[in-house]
Amino acid sequence: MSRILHSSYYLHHDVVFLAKDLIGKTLCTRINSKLTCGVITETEAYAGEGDKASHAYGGRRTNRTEVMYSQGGVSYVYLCYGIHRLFNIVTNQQDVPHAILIRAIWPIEGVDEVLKRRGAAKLTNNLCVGPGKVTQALGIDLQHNNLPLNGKQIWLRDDGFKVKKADIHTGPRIGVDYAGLDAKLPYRFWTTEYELFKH
DNA sequence: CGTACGATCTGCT
DNA sequence: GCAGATCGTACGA
Repeated sequence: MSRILHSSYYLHHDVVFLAKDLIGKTLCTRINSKLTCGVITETEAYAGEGDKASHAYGGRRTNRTEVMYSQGGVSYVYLCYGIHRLFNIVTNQQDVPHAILIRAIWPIEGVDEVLKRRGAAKLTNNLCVGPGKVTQALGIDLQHNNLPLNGKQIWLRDDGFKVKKADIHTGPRIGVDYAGLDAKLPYRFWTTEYELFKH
C-alpha cells in the first residue's frame, strides 16, 4: 500500500525525528511531464535559529531563507557553489525555520529518465548519492522552491518500505565545518540497504 | 556597489 | 587527493 504523506506529517514531529523517519519514504516529481520517484536513503536535519549550520541561524530572515519560516510541508531549493541545486523539506510550524536536506535517493520509477538526466548508462549504487545528484535526477530546479509537498510537481509517498532501525546509520553532517560545535551534531541519517527497494 | 564564499560534483593525477 | 567550475546570496562600504 502506498499513500501521499499528509501535510500534518511535517508539523507535529521534531525535525531530527523526521529526518530519520524520512529514510525509506519515497520522493516523487512530475517535471516536464516526466514522472520520477526515488526512495530517500540519506538526510540531514537543520534545526533552525539555534543551529549554526542552518541558513536560518540566529533568526536570519532574507529573501532566500524566508521559505524556511513557512509552515512545514513545502520545498526549500537553493543554489550551492553556483552549480548545484539542493532540495530541502521545510518542517514544523510557521516561523520555526526547520528543514531537512535530502542527500540521496534510490530511484524506483522513471529510472530511464533519471539515467538520462544524470548522463549515465545504468543504475549504480552512487548514481543519486549526493544532494546535487538528487535534484539533477529528479529534475528539481530553483523554480521548484516554495512548492507544496503534496502537489502536482513534487510529493512524498509512504510505499511501506520497512528499514530496520539497525540499518539506519547516524553521524555528523557533511560540509558544515564552519558551524563550530554544531558541526559535530549527529543530524545525518542514511541507509545502504538498497536491496529493500529493488524489484 | 563590491566582494567573498558556499548544506558540491567531476575529472584528472 | 585535489583543483576547477560558476553564480546567487549576504553583508559591509
